[in-house]
Amino acid sequence: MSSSFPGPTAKRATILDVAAAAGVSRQTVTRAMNDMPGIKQETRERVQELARELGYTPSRYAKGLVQGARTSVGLAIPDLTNPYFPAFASSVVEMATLRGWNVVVDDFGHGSGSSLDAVERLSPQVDAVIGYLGPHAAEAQALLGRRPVVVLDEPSALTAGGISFDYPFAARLALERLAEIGRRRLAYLDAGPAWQLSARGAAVGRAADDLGIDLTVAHAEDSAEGARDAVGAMLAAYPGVDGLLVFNDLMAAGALKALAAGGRSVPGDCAVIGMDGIPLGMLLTPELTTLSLDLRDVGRAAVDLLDGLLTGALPPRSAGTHLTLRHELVIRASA
Amino acid sequence: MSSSFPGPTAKRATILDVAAAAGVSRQTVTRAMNDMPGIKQETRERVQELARELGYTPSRYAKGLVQGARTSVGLAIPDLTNPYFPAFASSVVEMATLRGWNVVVDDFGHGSGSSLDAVERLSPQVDAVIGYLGPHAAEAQALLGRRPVVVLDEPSALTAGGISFDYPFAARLALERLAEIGRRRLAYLDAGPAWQLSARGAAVGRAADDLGIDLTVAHAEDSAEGARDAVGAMLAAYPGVDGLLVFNDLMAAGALKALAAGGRSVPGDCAVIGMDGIPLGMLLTPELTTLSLDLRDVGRAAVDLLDGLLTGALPPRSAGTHLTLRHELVIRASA
DNA sequence: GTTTGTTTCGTGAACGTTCACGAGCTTGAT
DNA sequence: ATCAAGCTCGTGAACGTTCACGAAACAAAC
Repeated sequence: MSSSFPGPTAKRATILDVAAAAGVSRQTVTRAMNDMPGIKQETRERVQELARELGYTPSRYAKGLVQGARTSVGLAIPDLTNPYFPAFASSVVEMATLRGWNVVVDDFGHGSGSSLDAVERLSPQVDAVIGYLGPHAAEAQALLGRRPVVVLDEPSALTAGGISFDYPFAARLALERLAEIGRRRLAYLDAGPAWQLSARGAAVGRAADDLGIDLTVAHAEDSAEGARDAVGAMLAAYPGVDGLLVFNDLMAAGALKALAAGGRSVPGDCAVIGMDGIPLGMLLTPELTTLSLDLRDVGRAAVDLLDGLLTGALPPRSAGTHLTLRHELVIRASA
Repeated sequence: MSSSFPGPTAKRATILDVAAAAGVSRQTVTRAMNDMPGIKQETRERVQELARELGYTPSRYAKGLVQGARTSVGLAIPDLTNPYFPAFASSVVEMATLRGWNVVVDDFGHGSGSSLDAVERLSPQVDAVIGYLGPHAAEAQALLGRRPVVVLDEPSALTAGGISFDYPFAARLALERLAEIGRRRLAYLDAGPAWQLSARGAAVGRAADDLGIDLTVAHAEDSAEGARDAVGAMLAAYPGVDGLLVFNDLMAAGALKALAAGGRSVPGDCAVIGMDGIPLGMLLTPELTTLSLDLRDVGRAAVDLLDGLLTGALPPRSAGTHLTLRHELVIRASA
């Protein structure tokens, strides 16, 4: 009944310790522990009991070494604070678990550097990486050598597998909706620095041109607070805005706050459309109209793609290593 | 420049392949790859280049086997959909990374069974577990044998390390606040089935008794939707309620929706206090008053505790294996 | 009582890496 | 020339497990 964790001094019990204690051989212990056939029931139980008593845990390293690698994939996530990413992570974990894979999550949000740092941390322990790597996709692939990488939302990453989103399509969907409900003075709030438009921003700009719509573009830090401040400033500079499209749902939440603070009713004075389709949108006031993505689809797509790359069914740089998903417009109260 | 991922057929390149290609020995390759001293700069570069070309990646299993285990801890999370948990996970990951540990996340939310299943999946690949294991804490510890477990929010789990929260204190804080702003007809919304009060619920009940406050208790499924429906029903059965304390922030968000739908103003007609202190609260309308927990503290506490258990500095079942954290009342608009 | 088959168990080898130690070579000083 | 000291590099051993195979032991059938 004594119980004490094996300190750093006390070496872990090995399979030989158990074998000796039970008066049997290694192989018999292996058979007992892994429920393999060819062993008497009584022996099996005796060995298992003894193993429990000695606190024996098979070394995953030794096991992995001899059995050939269980594939384990790294998941690099920018920011677990934005509900979108945990939802995505959850989906990937689910799909990977179905395949018997093992997922190691690393988020590089809290000031702990860039996506490259995450990949660097992940590198020694995984056979592949899935992640929102942003502009560092190519370097990440270089760092991982021949191990496959699936990059989300970065179509330029040609060396790896990629999943991107049809932003022109999504932008059109949103702008048409705003036009349809009679909005003429539209604005788009992008994430990131003012001197550089995101892929989404560029698509929105082009869609506006195509549709002959006049569009004001503002920039904010990628967070609810950033969006709130930016929209506050925008309302001062461009008071007539009556339709607002926002980079993502979290920022849209911040935008709603700023609009309320500025005395604008939503959607009366200004309609708002977000992007992501996270459950948060339904909790806001008013409920958020958004360009939604089925995250289970995204996770499934990423894992499928990686599977193809890992098994070799999908040669790198071939057609099929890159696929594009489409958003769907979910209309709720805000637009 | 040819690049192709090593299929399942093509065996991985080993250290011997690199050594042969470079015309050196294993050890020299090891020295080159790990930036160890005692090797000529020129050799180092030549070997590294060759390794890159052959797509050589050191086997983490072989490395782990000989170097002794890098500790890796499993994190068992009930539901990544509730923003509280990713935030907690993020905090644990951060603290663990600081120690050079490695974190494997498993969530058992999406119908994939109980916390025990998660522990079972985690068991072969981790040296310890941190998690919200609920009632299965004891079984989990049994399953993990001598490997330490840190259980969150389950004070009865005496076999393992534990972190719990001072609910009597928190309940008092909330009820006093509601009384202070003149609320007399209070209700508490618990999570879980009607026939069983949660630990939080029990503490709230006792605090109400102590303070001589009359309190109605309702039950809902642990989700925003569950809370919305339950509060809707409550408003019909108990229309006079003017102060509401809710199991957690996500459910509080649902409660706000139901109150709005029921034509109640918040906090005018009914004040609301949540519990968790997640950022979501600030995005709601009105902003949510809540019993907040500094998640970085919780993560740090869990990792510290585990560290003590792993190193043996903290004997199991001793004082100090169980510690209690306190909530803080963050007053915003809703109460 | 021999043969045949089945169940139960044990032994050498291998997985891929690092560690401890020692060997060869170069350099510089005596 | 000799020795010592410092680089550079290589070899046997070990890490803990499973796999492939063979050896006992036992039961069943003739």
